[in-house]
Parts: sequence; structure tokens; C-alpha cells
Amino acid sequence: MTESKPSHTIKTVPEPTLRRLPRYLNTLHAIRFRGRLVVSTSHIADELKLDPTQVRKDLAYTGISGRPKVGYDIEELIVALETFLGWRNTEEAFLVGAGALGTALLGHQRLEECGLRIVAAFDRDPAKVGTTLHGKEVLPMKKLKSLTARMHILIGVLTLPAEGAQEAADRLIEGGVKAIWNFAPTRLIVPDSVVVVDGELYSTLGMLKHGLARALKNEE
Amino acid sequence: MTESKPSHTIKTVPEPTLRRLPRYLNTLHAIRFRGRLVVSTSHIADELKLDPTQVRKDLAYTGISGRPKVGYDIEELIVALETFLGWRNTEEAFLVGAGALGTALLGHQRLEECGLRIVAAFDRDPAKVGTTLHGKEVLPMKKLKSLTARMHILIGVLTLPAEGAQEAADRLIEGGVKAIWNFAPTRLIVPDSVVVVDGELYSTLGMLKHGLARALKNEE
DNA sequence: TAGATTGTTAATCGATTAACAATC
DNA sequence: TAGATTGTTAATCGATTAACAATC
Repeated sequence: MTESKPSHTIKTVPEPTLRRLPRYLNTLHAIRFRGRLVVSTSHIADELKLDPTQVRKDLAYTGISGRPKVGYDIEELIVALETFLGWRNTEEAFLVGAGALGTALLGHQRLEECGLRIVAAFDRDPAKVGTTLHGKEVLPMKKLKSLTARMHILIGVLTLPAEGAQEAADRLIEGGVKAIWNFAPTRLIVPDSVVVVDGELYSTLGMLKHGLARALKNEE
Repeated sequence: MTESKPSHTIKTVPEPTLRRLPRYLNTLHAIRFRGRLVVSTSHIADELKLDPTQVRKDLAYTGISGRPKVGYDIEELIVALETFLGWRNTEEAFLVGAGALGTALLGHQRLEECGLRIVAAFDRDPAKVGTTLHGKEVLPMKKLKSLTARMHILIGVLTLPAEGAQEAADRLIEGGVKAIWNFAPTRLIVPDSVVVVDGELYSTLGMLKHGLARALKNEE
């Protein structure tokens, strides 16, 4: 018996591709700012030191198509990429853990441009509860689940230590959250229906410091 | 004529491996906390839903070796990983851009545990210059290059908008910086001797929102 | 039309996974 | 010793790159 895939299966996008798409957007914004209306994949590839074929393959995933000899309409391409990445429709989110990192994300304007509006923070510290950070209320943990449900919040942002992370994730998921942006240094156990994406702060810091160590060693 | 590699060539570590190593550390800390003294690769792999062989290959890069039948000494393994990632010797850094994100990193305690001590911030806003954030001075941009050189700073952290990023990177590099942790949404052009690692805030946010959109679509 | 660029198919490369011998 | 686990070599898989036909 051969396995028959459901006809509506969406082609999954390779993770490396997904990581590059936001970089294409950065580049496109810069190019558009210089007054260009169309752009070729070699143009984008040059700017980012990538292979033009790779850029073309990546763009194909978003469903947009260019015109031979001409290239891609920059405006259309930006819209297609932003739509694909989900940056075109703003989604409300709750943040758990109002420490330094959490406070930063509450105040980081650019997140809203990427379709993420953090509407409130939660913290277990009574001294923080009731205060306002960057215009957003800090609420007590015991309200996390009920408010998530009542406000139909779909995204949770975790900026707390590893210890409290799983517990917070559980409450959020019980409340109906479908996606978690996790900055806590721990792996979360969640149902298949929930997406977890790691903030990767420490991964990138590891790459940085390892790279520095190598660079210094090579110099001797 | 055959190419002869220099005998001291260091084997380069695949990027996926480098991304996983900090996750192993998280897991190891949790396992150690539970009182274990040794750990097997299948144990680590189970916790992180990875393949044991992959964990073994990754660990081999750090130079540590385990004992057949027994496994790895947790303590030794943690030290080996931290050393490999450069988290064991603290390096001083300058941060440029004292906005919300920059302020957060200035106050984020855990960075120091990963060997990064941000000692001062720089900003072009005269209103911020002279103030103190999380106990660290905010200094004017015009001192960036000279202070970097005088204090032998090797790491720069960029938390400013795309526009100012290249300029700041240039000043840091002129001052002697060898590694840049870049949170600005732009590609930096730097000499080969300088390591740039992207903070990837927007890449991960893109993966999150794209993942959410897919999850919601699959549900209908 | 000729040339440039897209989009696709094939070849290559590198990372993951499987198989297994070495070893405590 | 027997069994479990490491560490390495081989097979597989997937992503990148190269080649090239289609097209404006």
C-alpha cells in the first residue's frame, strides 16, 4: 500500500531559507531607499554575499515570480516577503518575565513593524506587578491563563529564567496560545499544535565568542 | 602540484553544531542539578529530541572524550563546552545604541555568565550621554574609537538602527575590535580578520510568525 | 533580434543518520 | 564476561551550486 499524501500538504520551507528571508527584506529596503524600482537576484546576492540561484530558490518559496530580463518589482517583492513571514498582520502577544530583557522587548518599537504587538507583561514579583513598563501593564502570574483565553492571545514571549519557563508555557498554552518565542535557556515541552521558536541569544553569543577565540589564535 | 594544507589548520566547526552546543549546556546544567555525575549521549539526545550519534559527533569537536560503557563526566563536559564556546574567560565589550534593546543587554546578568561583560554604552543622543544605565556610563560617539583602542576592547555590540550601524562598526574596528554582535538589521562590511555574528532577533521572529500562520492554516 | 534574467533540472557538497567495531 | 556506550566509518538525506532551457 503506498502512502498517499493529502493533496493540501503545504511544501515546508527549509529552515536556512526561513533565516535568510528577513535578510532579503533588509537589503530590499536599503535598495528601494536608493530609488530602485526593480531588482535582480544577482543584485540581492551581491549585497549579501550569497549565490543568485539560492536567492531565486528562496524567493520561489514565497510564491512570487519575477520577469526574465527585468527582475523583480521591489515593492511587490517586499509585500510578498512580509506577507510570507507573517509581518503584515499584527498579532497581539503576552510577555512573561519583566526583567531587563523582557522590558527591552516591551519597548522595542521595531517588533510592531514585524507584526508583533506585546500588549501586557506578567511577572511573579509583587513589586513589579501593578507597575507600567513602556506603557504596558505588569500583571500577576495567576491571571496569565484566564486573560490569555479571554483576550484570545495567540503568541507568548518568554523572557524569564529556565526554572519558570515550562510552567509559564503551560499556562499560556492552556489559555490558547499557539506560538511561543522562547528566550529562556531551556527546551520547552509542548503539544504538536504549538510552535516554539528559540530566541537564540546564547547560540549567537556562543558563535561570537568562539569566533573571537579562533580569530585571536590565528593571529599569533 | 598538490596543495599542502598548513599543519596547524584548525578543523572548522559546522554552524549547526555551534548552534547546538549552548543547548547541550542548558541540558547538562539541568541534569547536574538533579544530582547526576555522568551522562550518556542518548540521555542528552532524549532531552533535546536529537540523534545520539549527532550529539557524540558534536561533542567530539570540543575535544572531550567519554568512557565506553560509562558516558561523560558531567562536570568535565560542562567545562569543556564552556571553554570551547569562550564562556570561561570574560571579555569586555562596548555597546553602541542605548535604546530599549541596548539597555536590556546592559542589564542582562546572564551575559556575564557567558563571558561577556559590557562595560560602557555609546549613543549619539546628547540627552542620553552622561547618564547611567544599569550602572554603566553612556558616552558620546566621538569617543568610541579612542576609548576602544585605549581600553583594548575586542568586542562590540550593535543595538542601533540600520542607518548608523556600519559607521559604528567602522569606528569600533579602527579602535581594534575583533568581534561584533550585530542586532542592527543590516549586513556589515568588515575586514576578514573581524568576526560578525548576527543577533538574529528578526530571523527568529520571522520563523515564529510564519510558523503561527501555518499552524492556523492547518487547523481550518 | 540579442542579451539578460528567470526558473528548473542535474550535480555537488556537507550534514545527518545508520552500522559497527573498539572498549571499559 | 556480557552489556552498554563510545567513536568512527559508510550510507543517506537535504541543501547548495552549476548548468541550461524558457522568456521578456
